[in-house]
Amino acid sequence: MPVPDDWPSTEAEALAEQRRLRALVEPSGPGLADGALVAGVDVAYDDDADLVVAAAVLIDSATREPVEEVTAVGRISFPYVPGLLAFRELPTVLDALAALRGTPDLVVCDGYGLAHPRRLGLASHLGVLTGLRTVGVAKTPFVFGYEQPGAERGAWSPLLDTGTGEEVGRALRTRRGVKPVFVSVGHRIGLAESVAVTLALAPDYRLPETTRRADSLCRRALADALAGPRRGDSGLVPRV
DNA sequence: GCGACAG
DNA sequence: ATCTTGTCGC
Repeated sequence: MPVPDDWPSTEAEALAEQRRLRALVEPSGPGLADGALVAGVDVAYDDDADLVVAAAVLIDSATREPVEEVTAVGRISFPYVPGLLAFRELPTVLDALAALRGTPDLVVCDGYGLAHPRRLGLASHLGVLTGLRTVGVAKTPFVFGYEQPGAERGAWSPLLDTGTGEEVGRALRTRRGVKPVFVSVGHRIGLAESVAVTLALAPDYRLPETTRRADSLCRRALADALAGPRRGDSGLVPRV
């Protein structure tokens, strides 16, 4: 599946697109209902092969067991520029989500939502494009500041825009004594609800089960794609 | 002007 | 993101 033909190809176009979409983010909404299906999405790259592989994993929020797993392969359509990650990752992520038979009640992204220099990280961006509810769970604080949260699981502290003092997300401890994760609102969900969801999806590991599953899946799929057409493989169905 | 900088 | 050995701990 190709990249949308109106997809920004320059930084100036990308910045203009962020300006346009940021006004459409809805930063509030309820948490997870019983038996809700939560999707995890993640991406793996190989710049040399010009390959990007996205994975979408649908998980039952009650059992935390996957009910569906799909992947999508694409070409790299945008360079990595901090603050413009969505333009690099989302085209293939959208393909993966489209391949899902089920519809997620929430999508957990590997990165930020409102915790973004222009308040439109990839989680919020994905939410506005699809209308799906989204949250962002990142592994590093990006450009924001925070105080160390308490050591116990569930402890959190505000993630702050050091310029404005605004709380753009939360540093959340999902495991006792382990580095916190950084949660922010994506679309159509509140911050407290985003934190509760993240905690519920990460009972045993630092990262939510959704991102753990999506991460391992897209890595495997990328390795398969690279091993892909083997020597002697014409790519055609062999005739007798 | 020079770094830092989600993945 | 990705490149990478061994090591400490449950």
